[in-house]
Amino acid sequence: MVDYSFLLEELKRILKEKQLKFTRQRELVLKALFENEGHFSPEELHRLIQKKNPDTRVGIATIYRTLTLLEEEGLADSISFGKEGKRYEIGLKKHHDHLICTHCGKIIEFFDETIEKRQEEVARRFDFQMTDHAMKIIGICKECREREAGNQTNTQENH
Amino acid sequence: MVDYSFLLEELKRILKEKQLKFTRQRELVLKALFENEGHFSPEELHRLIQKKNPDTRVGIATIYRTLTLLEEEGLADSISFGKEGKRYEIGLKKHHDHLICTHCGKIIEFFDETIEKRQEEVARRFDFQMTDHAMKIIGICKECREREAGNQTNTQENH
DNA sequence: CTTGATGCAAAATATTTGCATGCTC
DNA sequence: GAGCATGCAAATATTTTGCATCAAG
Repeated sequence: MVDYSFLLEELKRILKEKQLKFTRQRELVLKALFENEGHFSPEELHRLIQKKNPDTRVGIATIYRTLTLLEEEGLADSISFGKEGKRYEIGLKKHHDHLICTHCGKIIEFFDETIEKRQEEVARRFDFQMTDHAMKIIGICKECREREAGNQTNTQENH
Repeated sequence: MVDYSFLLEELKRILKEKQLKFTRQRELVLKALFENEGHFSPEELHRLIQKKNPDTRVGIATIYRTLTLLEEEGLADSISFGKEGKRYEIGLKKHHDHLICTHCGKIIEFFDETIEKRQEEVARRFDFQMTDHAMKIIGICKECREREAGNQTNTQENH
């Protein structure tokens, strides 16, 4: 796992390179993504940051602007699923894909070498210059299946 | 490729099963998805349908409601990418994944047996009951790279 | 006829933008 | 000090909902 000081230096380097400014707000967004395990909506991140830093004013617009910036620079990644809008996580983690449970919303991360290799091959097959890729497996996690088997009533849904 | 009459029968069967009604609007949305190759936003589908059927009034709300229904029943699939919201295509096609060009927005479909197999394995590994899965390869297509190599000026973007 | 479906407009959300002011550099 | 970044509020964009009315079964 990448450590925070490295991420922070990366951010500073990128900002300098693009002649942008290093601000407390940009740092706070990066830190929030780093410190909180999970995948957050802009709203949720906003709340997290406000709660942890009642001293600093941070507008929701800045959250959006910063997340866009971080994603462009690879310091944040986003996924979206179903009704949910985009959710962000810290970038520069080892690449991985996601299992998403439709019952409890849990997101599990995984990595599979074979899939990675085949993706590169597919891109080559279409003469496509791959810059990124993402895979989602949608379904029902172990815990939800067990819980729902417990409740005799058939709460199974079909989507 | 599945033919339209089959899809229509499927829709009727599903509606009957759920005691819902077969309406002209629902048929029009299914037909629009079937007849138009591509991946459309609700707005775009609305426009397509209105243009082709000036006689029938179709509200945007019905488009949303119908797309949600069709997706739940597997008669439509959706993908989303970047700023774009959800885009829909007809369902019940042979399963496939997508290559998405960030320069021209083109979406290429592909299928890779090895990837499919590995996905099942990953789900098994996590004791996860997979109901669906999706893969996106993001990048720059051949045509865009060629076109942009032609324009001497470096129009390459980095996101 | 009964009940679900629709269009419309209003409401709820989500996201972006303009602008005066504040902070980095 | 110059210029980008920010907060705020207004503007957009997107999606959902309430309700009177319509139409399928």
